[in-house]
Amino acid sequence: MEQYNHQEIEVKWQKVWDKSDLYKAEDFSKKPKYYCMIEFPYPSGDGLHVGHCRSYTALDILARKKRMEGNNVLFPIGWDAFGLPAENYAIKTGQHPKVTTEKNIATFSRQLKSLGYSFDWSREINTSDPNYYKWTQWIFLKLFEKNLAYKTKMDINWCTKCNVGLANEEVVNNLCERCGGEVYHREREQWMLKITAYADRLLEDLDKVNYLEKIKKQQSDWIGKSYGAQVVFKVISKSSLPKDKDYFLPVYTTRPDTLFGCTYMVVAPEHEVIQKFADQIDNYDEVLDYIEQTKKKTEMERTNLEKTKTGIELHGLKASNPVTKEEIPIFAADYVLATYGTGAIMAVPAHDQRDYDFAKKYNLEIRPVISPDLGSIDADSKINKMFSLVDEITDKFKKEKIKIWFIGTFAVSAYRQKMFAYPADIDFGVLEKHFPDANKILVGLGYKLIEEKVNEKFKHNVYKKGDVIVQVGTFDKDLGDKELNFCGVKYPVSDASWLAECYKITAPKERRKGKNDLERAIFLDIIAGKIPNQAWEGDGTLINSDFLNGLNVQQATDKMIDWLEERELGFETTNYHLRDWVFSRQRYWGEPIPIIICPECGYVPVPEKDLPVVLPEIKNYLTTENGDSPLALIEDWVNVECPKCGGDAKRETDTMPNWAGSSWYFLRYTDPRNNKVLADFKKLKYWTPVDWYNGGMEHTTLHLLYSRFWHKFLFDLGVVPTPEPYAKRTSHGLILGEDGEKMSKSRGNVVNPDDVVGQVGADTFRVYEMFMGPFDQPTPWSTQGVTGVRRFMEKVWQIGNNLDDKKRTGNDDLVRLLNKTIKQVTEQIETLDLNTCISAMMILVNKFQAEGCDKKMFEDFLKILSPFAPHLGEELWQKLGHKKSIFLEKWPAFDSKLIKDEAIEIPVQINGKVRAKIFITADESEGEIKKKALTDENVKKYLNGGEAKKIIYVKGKIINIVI
RNA sequence: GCCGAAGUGGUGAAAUUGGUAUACACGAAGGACUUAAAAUCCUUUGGAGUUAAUCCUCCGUGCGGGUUCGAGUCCCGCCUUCGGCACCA
Repeated sequence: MEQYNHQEIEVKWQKVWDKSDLYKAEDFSKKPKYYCMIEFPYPSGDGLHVGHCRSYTALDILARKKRMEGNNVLFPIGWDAFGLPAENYAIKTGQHPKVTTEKNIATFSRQLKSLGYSFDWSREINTSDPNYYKWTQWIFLKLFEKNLAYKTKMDINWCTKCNVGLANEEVVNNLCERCGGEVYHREREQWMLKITAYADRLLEDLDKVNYLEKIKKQQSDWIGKSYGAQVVFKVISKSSLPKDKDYFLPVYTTRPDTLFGCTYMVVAPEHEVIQKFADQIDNYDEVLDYIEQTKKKTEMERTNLEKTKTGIELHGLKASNPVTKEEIPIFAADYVLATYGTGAIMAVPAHDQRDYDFAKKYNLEIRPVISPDLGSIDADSKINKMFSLVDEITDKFKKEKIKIWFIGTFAVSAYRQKMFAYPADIDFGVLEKHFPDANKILVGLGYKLIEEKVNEKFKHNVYKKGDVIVQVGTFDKDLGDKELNFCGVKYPVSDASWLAECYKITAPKERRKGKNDLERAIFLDIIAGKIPNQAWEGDGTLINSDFLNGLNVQQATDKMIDWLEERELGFETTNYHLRDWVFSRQRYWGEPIPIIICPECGYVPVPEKDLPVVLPEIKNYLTTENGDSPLALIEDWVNVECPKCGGDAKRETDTMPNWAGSSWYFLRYTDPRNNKVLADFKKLKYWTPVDWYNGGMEHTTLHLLYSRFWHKFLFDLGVVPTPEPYAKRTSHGLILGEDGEKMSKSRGNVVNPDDVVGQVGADTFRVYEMFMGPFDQPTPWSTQGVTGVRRFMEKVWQIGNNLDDKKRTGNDDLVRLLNKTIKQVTEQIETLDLNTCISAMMILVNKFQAEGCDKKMFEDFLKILSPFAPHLGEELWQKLGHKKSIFLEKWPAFDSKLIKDEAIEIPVQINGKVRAKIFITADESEGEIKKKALTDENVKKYLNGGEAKKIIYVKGKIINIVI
């Protein structure tokens, strides 16, 4: 018996494929085009990661299937070759990043080829190749030309020891990861790209693409569009400025309706107002101290909702609330970020939790201006349930002629919700009208106004001894077993516990935890006339707000904006969470930014004919003392003539971030060797958009957004034919180590693809990675799991080598199963449900093994298996006597007539529990089937002579008898 | 903290999207083959109870509630884990 020698087979076919044109994409072919793409790898020194293979294998399967289905497939590969690790390695060892990168690419290429991926290697690209980054630089110049690239001061993490800007990732506990030096925030001139100019289109065009819903959600959350208003507050200082020099502090707010509740202002510590009024601020030194402290905090620390807020009042400065004309204090506090909105906020502590926390701490006025509507809590189905419970109790005690009183503010609110608004127009007449049955009146406990009104209107009918009082939704647990003091009379509280248990409102423990309970509690606080111990951020009716009183939030917002616009004190606007893209790096290993800085002409673009600006060779990779990129030290490179005036000028020494090259690489694949344009328009028109793009979930915000931005920009220039780069985007889950943790060298749980390929072969490795779990979920590696797949491969090998045509003929069940399997695999490759595809094929192979299998059937099976296990497929195909590659075969069709089983077994449930099973055929009517179910022996047993109340039949699935 | 996703046997997981929970695979136990081992093949394998029985009963998809004839799937609340958070890629 011939052994399955994976090594021999795999090397053999890899050589054949390498020499063939099997996987070459053909420009302008008449076949339908299909462009599928994986995220090109960063060629790190660690070599290929098993996680890369998850994505590559899945799309390789797709690409192979699409080819067999008659498509002209483009499945390209390239290298995202610029990056920090290569540079850090160079700093450590002196090895040029170019050298290490080349070495790494060689390793990656060998590894990828050893896995049998059907990439079109003739289109290989490399972002660090001058012929490639020439076009990255060209795109930057176009952005500059269209005023979408600008230089400005930006806050960065600064390592005091290496004199270098750091990524957040490189900062560990405020220390530099590399040298342990102290890190603080400092400002530096940086090139920026105005991605915010495209925010709306990036958001709206999500409707045009087929991304996973969660990916769309992440994109739109990241863009974070909000609607609100900009409002200006006049700053008042001790020595008032001359009238025409008044300083107005603009704020952005999503809640202009709450302006009457604004009792102070907060500016970010970085805000210009502090410098501007330095001599007017009495405690300026303390303020400076505070600013120093914030420089050590990360943004996440600053905005953490759970942490105590810090801040400092700017003594000597006040602001004027534009509607109340009150003078309110101004604070500097780090929970306000300079980068969001205008870097200053109007604080409304009653209706914003952060403002509320801050106001509590600094003892500032909390002025409620919104009275919560019951609307915000009425949506809850629990309330309806409560109504019916109230009815139930009423009925129960009515029979016993006991009076029952429902009390509690929540009871009132729940009943009142559809009747009238609170608090101005409580009208117990309405109550009486709606509930003529006086013993069912709900009484608000703890709210004086209600108590008084009740006393007045119902004094003829207060509680008497023996009445039952049900406390509905109390938030005071203690009431449960105490006497109730109501209107000066003490009453026993009974039978409250079980209802209260379901509907009690507990005092909020923490904000955001148990939102519904919290909303009720706040609501109750407010109607109880107390200042709530939380901010109310929901809807409601305006109070304490002059001309807005009585309006709802939306009406008040509109009216306030009109009011502000009339007086030129503000205007309606939108704001984005998205910020402009910091595009500068003071590093060596990146694309030089093609700008010349001329003392006369300013920033002058390098003329297009001089592109690319080639990254010069250097020996020292460290930044300069003042933090410039090491390029600044190459004098004969830096010093140039100004292209505009011919005078002495210097090159920009900043380089581009790694994101630059990866923002447009999919375009270059269509025309990788073009020297005239980044890609020929006709080729782009033929190939783009990318039909299917798969990559890691970790790239679904930044990389995806950046490349969509560049693509839209290029579309506006007329360089690309489509507004969106990727028609479809999916993401794969992380492969974790065998211990369930993320793979890392330090944990020692890294699995090297080379080892696996050596031991069990590329085909087993590929199939295992697809079999291990759902494609989009993280899954731990399992060496034992690999064994099972290897056994499957060997089974296929044995069957393929021992086909006996005479042994079996026309087994209908097996033919049906084969057809079913073909259908499932055909459909599920398209949805990347590859784990279940494989299990379906395993079931088929198990049947083949048990019942034998003829050549025709096996060949069909081999065709659907071969995208998963290409080497094995090709080898067995050849052994069956075929001369041409299996990948030139047509994808097998399935016969839909052969999918359906002749007799179906369906379960019979009684009250939702499976009690019997009956066989039905497709042409039986519902009546016949029901009859069949009712006459089943087991069913009869359960019916016990009784009648079925209801019979539910779901066609071809289940029958449920209710008795 | 904010945004996103997930939680099912001893393990990786499946469940036609509201219709037989645990397919497929691993592991484990027992058996066959073998001088023996490996490999391979066969049987059993969620838990508890019960039985002459492989009959039968109950429980069971992170936790607590709800909707429904019927919930792993839908709704409300909670807990835990993972991904992203702008200079890692």
